[in-house]
Amino acid sequence: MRARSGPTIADVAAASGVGVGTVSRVINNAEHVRAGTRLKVLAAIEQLGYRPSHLAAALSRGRPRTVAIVIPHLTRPSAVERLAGALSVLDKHGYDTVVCNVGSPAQRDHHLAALTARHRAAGVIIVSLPLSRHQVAEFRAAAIPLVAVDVSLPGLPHTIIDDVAGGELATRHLMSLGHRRIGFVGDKFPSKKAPALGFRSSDRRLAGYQRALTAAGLPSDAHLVRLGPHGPATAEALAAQLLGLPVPPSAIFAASDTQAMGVLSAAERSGIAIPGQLSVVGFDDIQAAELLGLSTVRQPLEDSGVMGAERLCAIMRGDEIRPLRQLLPLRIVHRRSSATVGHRPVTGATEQAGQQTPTIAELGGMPCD
Amino acid sequence: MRARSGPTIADVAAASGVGVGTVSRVINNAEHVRAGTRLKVLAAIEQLGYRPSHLAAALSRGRPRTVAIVIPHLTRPSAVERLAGALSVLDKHGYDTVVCNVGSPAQRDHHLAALTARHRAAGVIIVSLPLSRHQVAEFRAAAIPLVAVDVSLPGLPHTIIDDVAGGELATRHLMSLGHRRIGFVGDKFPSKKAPALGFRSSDRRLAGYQRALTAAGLPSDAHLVRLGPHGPATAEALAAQLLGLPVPPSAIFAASDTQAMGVLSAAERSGIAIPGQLSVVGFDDIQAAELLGLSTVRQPLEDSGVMGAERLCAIMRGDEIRPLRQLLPLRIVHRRSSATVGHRPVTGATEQAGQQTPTIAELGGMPCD
DNA sequence: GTGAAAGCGCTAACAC
DNA sequence: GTGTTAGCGCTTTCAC
Repeated sequence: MRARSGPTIADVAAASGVGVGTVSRVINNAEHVRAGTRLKVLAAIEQLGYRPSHLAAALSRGRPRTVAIVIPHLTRPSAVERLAGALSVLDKHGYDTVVCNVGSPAQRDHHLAALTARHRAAGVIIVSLPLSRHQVAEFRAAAIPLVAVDVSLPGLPHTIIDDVAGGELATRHLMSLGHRRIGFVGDKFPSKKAPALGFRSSDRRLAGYQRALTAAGLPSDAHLVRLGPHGPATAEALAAQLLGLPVPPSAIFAASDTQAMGVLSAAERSGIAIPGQLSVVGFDDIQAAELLGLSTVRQPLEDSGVMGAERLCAIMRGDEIRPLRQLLPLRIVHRRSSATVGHRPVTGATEQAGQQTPTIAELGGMPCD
Repeated sequence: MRARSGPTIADVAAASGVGVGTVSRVINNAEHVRAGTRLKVLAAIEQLGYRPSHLAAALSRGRPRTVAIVIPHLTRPSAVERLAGALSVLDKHGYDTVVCNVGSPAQRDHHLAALTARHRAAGVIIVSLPLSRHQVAEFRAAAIPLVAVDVSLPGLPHTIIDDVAGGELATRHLMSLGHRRIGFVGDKFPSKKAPALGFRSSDRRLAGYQRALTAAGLPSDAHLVRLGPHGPATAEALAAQLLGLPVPPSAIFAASDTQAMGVLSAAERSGIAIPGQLSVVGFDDIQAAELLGLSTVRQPLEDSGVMGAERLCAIMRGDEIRPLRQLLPLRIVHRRSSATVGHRPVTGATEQAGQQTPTIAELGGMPCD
């Protein structure tokens, strides 16, 4: 019917004088095969240059050795790190990983719908995206294991951090350095015109910021909170607003490192010294943070991918996941961008040394449910 | 035998009172189906909640609708941008994309070998990785379309840039600003202990740098060339060496933006003003470059992924690709990090305005073969 | 136009 | 232990 593209299991069977069943067993390292037989088969495989067909195996088995990872804004540093973490373990377990990058709700829904089709994926990792009850139900109906990373999915395994606590951590760090007037730069809930993917991290971090302020008896000045679409350019503009205030903040907490970079940039533009005149704290600890000497709340990005993937593998293996909620630890990494109010800069080797010993405050890490 | 997981084409056929062949035609939008019949079938599909099985279709067709992209160091900004570009077009064409991140030669060989197995991928995009003649032959033997991005693959379609010309571009830019003592920070050919993936970009950019220097009648001082393992930390150290020289360079060209960031960082540590005392030019124009005001040689990263993917799709569609070599354009983006020798800084709005009008020098863009 | 039937290459029962 | 066989769900001739 079609041109055959290579030797099949039948050819191997014929060549080695055994049945296809035996060849299959050898391929899959199943037991109940005599050593001699195995060798014969292996020789035939080698000689014929036989390569098993994933497709046929998967169809026959009823389930592909493929998992999908649905991840928004792939090019953001935090997303890639998560992806890389997941890929490394999926790889190790022999899964093919198809990556679905989503940049809009439409794209998200498209991918999600496609993934519940038959034989599409043996499991799915969903990153940062809140799913509707209906979407979750589709996966359940299709019996496709689903785990979430960086987003809470009730009833399903999810690996997350406590964003509120993170916001508190950052704010308390700043307050411990003597800052009393602390600005916040974060994401704004977008308009209907640009419907978003439902990220809540920034909001939660803001909540933590406010909580910490309140707990310390500090007023939370609405003027000090600036929100806008995610991205360094916006963050830069927002920070510029903050710095232009009659009484500007002495510190700014940005909801992400990317945004913190915008803040740094704004300060540089305005000739404001970091950390002399302004302390900045970010969130995530992406790779650029270290390079820029950015103080930040570190979350284990790569690990989140690793954990999510490992849990998915466990489920696909048939294991039960308990507890469903896995909380990853957060900690402050104190670098050059934050210092005590009115800090006088030190240059050269001294500062370098200082940077080598970041102050660290731990939090979380305890799984709970 | 196995628990059936949902309605099949046969169920749809039965429900709509037609044969499976007809259903198949409907699913694939094939012709020769009466409109009425089509509607009936569509109704049955809807009613049964039928989802076609990719696996079965692929097996039957002899070729999956899956392509693989093999890409080293996924977490590097340049790699992600390429990946994102490729994903967007593959997605649009309805392909699943499995991503193979490679961090070592062993991993590379592992993935490459796996991909030549039967029914594994309908096509492969290989990014930045030089392939051995043998590896290429394997793909050819397996009749798996292969295209390269950011690496030249003789006899196969490849989308690349002219790294030598890029190196020249950067160097000439610096020279045009009056710089005569220009340092270079790039990748060193790693030792056997840490066998690398064979990237040659840094070397070629260095060659361009030397060529430009020579063409301008400037001596190329070996002390001004510093090489080390890729990464900002190393670059920072190398730049520090350069800055510590008895007669330090007035400008540094880094083989990548990531390394340029290390250079910037080193300058900041040493209290050296950018661009007052030191001009810096990078390569790639990753997203962070704009934010940092880093002058750089821009290469179309995302586009390279787009182009590679489009060419792969074309081949899978049966088209011929001519010419094989596709050269993407390069251009200098002049930002704050480079200026004339002895430049006096301007602050505030003035500088902001200046940054809005980067000088641009074009090069390449013409396909050739 | 449409139906029937033969694969695609493999896994998994089941018999021996 | 090993061979045989019946699917897995679809595409694609080939008759009608």
